[in-house]
Amino acid sequence: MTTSAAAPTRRDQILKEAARLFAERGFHGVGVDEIGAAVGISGPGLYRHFAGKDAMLAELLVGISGRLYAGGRKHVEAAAGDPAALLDRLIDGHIEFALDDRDLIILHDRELDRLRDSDRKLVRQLQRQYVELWVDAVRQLHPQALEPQVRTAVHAVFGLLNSTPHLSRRATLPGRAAMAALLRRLAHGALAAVTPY
Amino acid sequence: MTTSAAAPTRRDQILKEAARLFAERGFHGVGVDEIGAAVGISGPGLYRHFAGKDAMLAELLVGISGRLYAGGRKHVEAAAGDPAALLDRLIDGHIEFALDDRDLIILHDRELDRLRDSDRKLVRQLQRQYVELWVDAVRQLHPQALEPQVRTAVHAVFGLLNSTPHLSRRATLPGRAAMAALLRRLAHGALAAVTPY
DNA sequence: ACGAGACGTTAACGACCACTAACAAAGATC
DNA sequence: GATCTTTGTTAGTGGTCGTTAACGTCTCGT
Repeated sequence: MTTSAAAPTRRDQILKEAARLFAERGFHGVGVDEIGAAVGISGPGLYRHFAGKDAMLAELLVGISGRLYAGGRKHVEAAAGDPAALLDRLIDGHIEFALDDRDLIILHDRELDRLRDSDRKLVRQLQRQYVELWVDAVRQLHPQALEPQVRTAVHAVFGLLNSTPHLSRRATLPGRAAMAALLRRLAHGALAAVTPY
Repeated sequence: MTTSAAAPTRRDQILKEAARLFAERGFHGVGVDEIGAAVGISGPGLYRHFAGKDAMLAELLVGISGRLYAGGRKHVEAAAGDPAALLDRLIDGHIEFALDDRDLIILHDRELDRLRDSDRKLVRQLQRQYVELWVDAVRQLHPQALEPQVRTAVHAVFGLLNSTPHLSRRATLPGRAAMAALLRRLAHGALAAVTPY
């Protein structure tokens, strides 16, 4: 056994399966009995671990938003004022998330409105702060670009990087390394075009 | 029974409002009573115009997929063998769809799995054919690029162009013309980077 | 040993919801 | 002017689903 994350606790199992099912069939399209069956217990047994179905979704979305933002802040520190290096790191970090946590990437922008007001506000705030990290980095590299355009471009690049879940599983896809390299090139190519020339 | 074209018929009203509501709160998150109320009639009154809730979603998704593919084919003819011109047209056409039919763009990749098998197969086929138009165009411009990479890149550009629905409505956004111009630049920038150099 | 708490189970309740039944009014058709 | 079609209404039905209640069992700490 290596570092952290000893045995996956039952809570973690539930969260993982819930994420998969929510991403597959939508929050309203999945019943608690299904989630329970996916971890080998029966529907109401879930309530020993979560206050309700909403609580599972909330924990998933707050979790992914928080980790994304935390990762972004780490990159800001590590890049230490070099905007080009910072952008490289942000892109690579986001690609890692997109390739590793496909289910959460889907839920992240699809089921946000199913949250209680307070949770939704928190997730939105984390998202906004994460976007702000990107916008600042891009604006340093493109000082003459207008702020609304930069913001739009950043959202567009998120759409680009988050596109991997939409790929059909049957098709022959590039391997993980090739996929990461391709997405990196595409993202850089797109962002290089925020300013007309 | 023929095609209806002139004045917005009640069917069209229903489809438009259903699209808006489905995009806002998800297929399972909207009740038939809500859809009815949005067009001024009450829930069960909808069944004079559609066989059921599923039928509305099916018609929306088949419709958008068909129009996208038909538009793509039109561009192939109009470009007449010039791959650069073809790609320009495909990008511009897709941007028009993304800006005009935000709701349908959302539904298009979000609620596909709620369809009956036969409808889902049809939509998937139309989507696949549309993608193929793009892949062919890009491969002509980048003959040395591997096919899986091109396919992935095309999907990624779709994600980029379809990102406009995710923009918060409160923020100051570029106007429609500026938005279209920006998306066009970003898409071209990304696709120019499918080949390493 | 022996409670105590953690972790499950099945049964039932209450709300919601897509859909159907039965009925009514306005216009077109003959 | 009688009737059929179109388009709507309200009331009800069957099923699904999230959640709670009541009840077992297994594992420990003391």
